Amino acid sequence: MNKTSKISDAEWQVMRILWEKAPITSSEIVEILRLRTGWGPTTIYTLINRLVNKKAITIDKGSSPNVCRPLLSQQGCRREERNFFLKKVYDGSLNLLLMNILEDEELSDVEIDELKHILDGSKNKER
Amino acid sequence: MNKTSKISDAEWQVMRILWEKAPITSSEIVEILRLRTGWGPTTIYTLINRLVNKKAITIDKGSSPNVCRPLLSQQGCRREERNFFLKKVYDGSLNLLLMNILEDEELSDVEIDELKHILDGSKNKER
DNA sequence: AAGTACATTCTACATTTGTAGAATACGATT
DNA sequence: AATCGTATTCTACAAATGTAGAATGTACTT
Repeated sequence: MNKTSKISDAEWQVMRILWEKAPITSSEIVEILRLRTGWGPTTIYTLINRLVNKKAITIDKGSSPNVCRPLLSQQGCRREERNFFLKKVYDGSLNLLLMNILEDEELSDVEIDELKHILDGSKNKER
Repeated sequence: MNKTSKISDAEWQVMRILWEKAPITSSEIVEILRLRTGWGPTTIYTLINRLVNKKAITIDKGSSPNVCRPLLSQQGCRREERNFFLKKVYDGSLNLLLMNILEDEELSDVEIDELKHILDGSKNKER
């Protein structure tokens, strides 16, 4: 019954900081997000708490500025979110997504080559 | 002040049908989604109405099974959603997204070549 | 005209989300 | 111990979302 409750958009902001800087104190998170988004401190504490409830992070209470760290991996959350998005918007078609990006964004040849290079890097990875 | 209100996940299901089959009657939408998702008819009508309020679709009242059609393009909505997702989850980095997909999914060489081919198709499109 | 079945709207309600004020707790300072 | 500023929790609240029952409208069939 592990109904992995979804991480909301605002909560993602918190997670991103956690993944980048954990272990990090709540107050530091508050400070970073305050600057980055303009949210009030309590707003940010609320988000932090909700993430604790969702079991996405833990807080070591004990030392005063509490220390937080993620319980869910960025990799995993990204994957989850990506698959959800891909299914919802592109019916799961990666090809379609890519075509669409190419149509909409003006990628330079250099950028396109970068992408191709990334693709090359992953051929024949398995036996 | 055009605060383009976001299309919710459930509403996307409706939009998808609209984009694929418009003009289409509400009852047909109801029927398709009822089968596809198991939602009750009123649930689906609610979604349809919310989309009308969001100015995402219109309904020609007049004929009894009303006829609906989208007001927003699939292309545009996809773009919006994609950019939002990309920013939120990948800090806007397409390269990172692609690398991540390759790490997580086991794409066959054929699939990878397809992607490369899509990329090739879009080089030198502009002068 | 009445009946019946389908179509549509209204109303409702629990959750989740964004947002934050009020209250309290903790630690350093007088 | 009293004080003050920082840290944290509690409480709150409106809007959005998922979900649908009740009520009403419409059109075809007796």
